[in-house]
Amino acid sequence: MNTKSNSKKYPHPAVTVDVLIFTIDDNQLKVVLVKRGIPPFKDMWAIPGGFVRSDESLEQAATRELSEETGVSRVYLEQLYTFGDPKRDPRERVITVSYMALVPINKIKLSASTDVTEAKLFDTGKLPPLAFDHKKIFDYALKRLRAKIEYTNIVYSLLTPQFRLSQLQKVYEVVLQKKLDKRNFRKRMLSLDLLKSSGKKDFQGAHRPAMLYQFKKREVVFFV
Amino acid sequence: MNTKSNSKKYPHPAVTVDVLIFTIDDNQLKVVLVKRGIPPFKDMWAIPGGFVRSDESLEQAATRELSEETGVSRVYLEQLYTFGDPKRDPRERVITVSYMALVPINKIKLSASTDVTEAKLFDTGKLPPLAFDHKKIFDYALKRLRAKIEYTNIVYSLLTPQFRLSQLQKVYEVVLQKKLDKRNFRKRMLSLDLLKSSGKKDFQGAHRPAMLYQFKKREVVFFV
DNA sequence: TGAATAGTGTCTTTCAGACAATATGCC
DNA sequence: GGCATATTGTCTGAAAGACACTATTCA
Repeated sequence: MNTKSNSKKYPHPAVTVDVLIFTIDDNQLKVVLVKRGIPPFKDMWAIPGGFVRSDESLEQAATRELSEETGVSRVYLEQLYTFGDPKRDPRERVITVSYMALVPINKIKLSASTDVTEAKLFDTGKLPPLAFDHKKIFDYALKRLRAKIEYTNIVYSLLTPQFRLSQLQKVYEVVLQKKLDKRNFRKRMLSLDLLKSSGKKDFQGAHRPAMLYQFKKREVVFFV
Repeated sequence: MNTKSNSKKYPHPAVTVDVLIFTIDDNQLKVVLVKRGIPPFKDMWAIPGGFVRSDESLEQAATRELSEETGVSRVYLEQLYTFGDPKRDPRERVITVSYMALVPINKIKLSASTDVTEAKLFDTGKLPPLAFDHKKIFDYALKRLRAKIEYTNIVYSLLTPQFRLSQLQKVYEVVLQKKLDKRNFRKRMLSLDLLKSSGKKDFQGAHRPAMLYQFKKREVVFFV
């Protein structure tokens, strides 16, 4: 901050937050994208986001965008990385702080906002071409998500409060894109001491009912 | 980015980069701080940084600040986190993107720049009070550094190209603030297959000379 | 030969991963 | 009884951690 007195010498860039909203739907990892209603990249899909207002923090801005886009609050939200290449937006210099949110599908109510014609969930394996450098941002987010479910309990924010262990396993499989061994998975999950049995069972379908579990804490906990 | 057409409705904040420059000196983990020559927080110590210019990327800005402050280039540099609370700078809204650089002590040439009266290395265990929210930024950086040396080879950027295993161990001990077992440390480091013997020995002091090692790659590699 | 650091091996414990049979409910 | 999913344990190999003695150089 050695040059702060020279503020006026340097033009101020626009600052936005972009929020990658992940959810599990139909046994797939999906992400919310919005269709741009205006140029540039009109009619292309993009990561939802918007300007940071002068009286709000970056996290508040991300929370607001998340809520505007999906009606959801009180979910897992994490700052990822800040992208600021001078030419990433053709109109003017725009620096964007990216966030990732994890949301249970049953809470999402997609709503198109002013400059957007449509908001939709996309399978992360089948994304359309994205506007700006949003593919790069998406790739970064997915990498972070995959890394982080390995050593934290953040999946609590992708599930309903109570769930079967097989559902939990499915979330891991869908995010990591690989099959896991049922016995090893359950052994490990239970040994972490982050889950507790709800006492209730899930009678559903013509088969043995499953115990419903829940996370002891619905906040970020690092494994060991 | 659903509201980008409304640019003018939102005032643009100033954007700076702050760079935490870590080095190992005198068997301690140290960080470069600069003494502020102007208000606010005049005469207090701060993390070096400055405005992002309109034609440079964030990383270029960080690289430039690093070079201006220490004369160093081509070292490990990583973006950390972006701090943007509305009131973090009392003058105007300033959003800062923090970076961490790891520099071998023998490359550092501290030079005070325009708005700074002095630049100095501080033991990370004995920091003075810091300006702005810089203590928070420092804490974040130190946490990241400690985490990251556990699973990457980034210490290559804190050492001279060739080093004794005991020096390498000392770096880990100083960063992690704990003693390590010599046999286990060497066993693990060598088993990672990231080091190679230089063939040369370090004759120094009245004792058995040590083999000098070097990293096979002087770029980031994740363990396993 | 004494001081100082370099260099080395074994045992135990823990954790990850491979692997298949029985249990329970519904129809 | 048949179907579908839930639930459970053992063995093996790899890695981490505890732990102490010998080797080499210089003064």
